[in-house]
Amino acid sequence: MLQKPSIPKGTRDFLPLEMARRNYIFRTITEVFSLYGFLPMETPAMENLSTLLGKYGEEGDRLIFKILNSGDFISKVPDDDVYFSNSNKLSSKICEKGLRYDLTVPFARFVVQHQNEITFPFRRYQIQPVWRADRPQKGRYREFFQCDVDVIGSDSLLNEIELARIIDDVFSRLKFKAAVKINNRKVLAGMVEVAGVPEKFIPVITAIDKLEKTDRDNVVGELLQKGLSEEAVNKIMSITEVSGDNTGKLSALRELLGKSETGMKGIKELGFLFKYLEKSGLENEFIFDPALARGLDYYTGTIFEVKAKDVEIGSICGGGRYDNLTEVFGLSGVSGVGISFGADRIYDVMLQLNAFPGELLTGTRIMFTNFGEDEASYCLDIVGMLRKAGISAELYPEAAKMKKQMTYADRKNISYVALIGETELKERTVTLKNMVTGSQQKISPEELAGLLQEDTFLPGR
RNA sequence: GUGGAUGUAGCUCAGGUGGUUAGAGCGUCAGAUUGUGGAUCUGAAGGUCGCCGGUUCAAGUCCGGUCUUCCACCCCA
Repeated sequence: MLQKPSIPKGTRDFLPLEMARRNYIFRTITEVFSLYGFLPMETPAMENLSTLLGKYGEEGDRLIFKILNSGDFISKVPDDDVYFSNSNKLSSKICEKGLRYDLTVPFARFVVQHQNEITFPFRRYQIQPVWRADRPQKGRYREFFQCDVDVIGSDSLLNEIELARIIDDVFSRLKFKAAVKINNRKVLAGMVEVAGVPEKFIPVITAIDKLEKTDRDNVVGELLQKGLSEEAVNKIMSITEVSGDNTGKLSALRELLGKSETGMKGIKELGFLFKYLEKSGLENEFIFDPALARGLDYYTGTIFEVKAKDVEIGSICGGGRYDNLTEVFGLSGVSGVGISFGADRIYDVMLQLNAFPGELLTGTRIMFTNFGEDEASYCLDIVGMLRKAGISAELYPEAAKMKKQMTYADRKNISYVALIGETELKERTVTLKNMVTGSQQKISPEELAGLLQEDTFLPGR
């Protein structure tokens, strides 16, 4: 016996019901994106490693799936022990491609490469899978879909407002509550500046980002351990712990960050953003959280993070502004903002909240039973007629027992079954059975299309 | 990448201290009902106990390794 087949860890197969639900999410998100004037685009699953490496921080580089060169790649490796004792050195010699880690960096590459073919400010959306060599956990996969929307080539904060509204629209349509946290990297930069440790930016923000998960003492401990003075730590903690409503927090920070030009700029930006958001009539919570940091290295301004209100699963959407991402690819002075919806986590949330509409999996509207060759050929004509009228119809492919055919229709959640046997064939009629009520009636084939179109009822499960 | 738990039929799980032929519920299939599904009854099929090795007269059970899934850290959608 062969070994049981399997798929790589952290990857998944999707059954028809799951696909129906996933497509519902993609459809909803796409509808909102196009409503805001964004256009679709795609990039390849694999990129050159030179495009990917060094953009996501040290940890990110480790999580990139590398693709082995084809052919006799080993003969090109110098016969030197350093290559065979160090995986990183070896992989640099035998891999030149990798699977994309997110959609933002490939997008930056795309913008630089096609700068003369696109119109700025460029608004695009991109829905594709990404891969991370992470250890799988709940809500954490090695292959998952991101739904990105970005505006590049404009530093107006109106773009941030548009993105915030997109977030609000998407979760309103998907019918569950989200909590959106907003901060600004400039506020964080100002924070380490007034604490006198501007060179410790990355270690400080990764530490305070954990405030939500662990208790305050751990974060303080981590900061001290990273070499900050007690005074600097106190300063940082006082900034992250300002309380009140959004405007209250902002005015408190105006005091605390007064000495930092960058910090004040961040506060000004946030002030503008919240002023507009408050009059936007949003349905979800938008909260200024000075402790929100986000790991990715390339953010420079506003940062967003969205969590589901009633499910523990990590962030379901995130993003921010990046000023220099295209620079490494040779195009400077172009600022962009974007957010990314995590379709797989949104799926998990909706499954837990039972937020999917019931009627998603209704493929076939009517199935014709098969009583034999003559009946089947008559059915096929009617099936063709219905399909022309836009009604999805199928004929059971074998003259199996009634029970078997009915069970099939029942399982597939088909609304109607047409029975055409010897008598119906002779009379040129069809016996139409409603699979929900169980009632049946005899009608002419010509009446069928009209009757099915009129009846909007769909069985739900 | 570090630490911990887990793995028995398609699914959910039983199987004290090793001892003949590994069980249940659900599901599947068949029949009761030769042109009628979702209810009920009857019956059947389905397992190299994750994989490899070791200890033992004897391993689902003990030991080691490996893989999977899950949890924590790290990081993140």
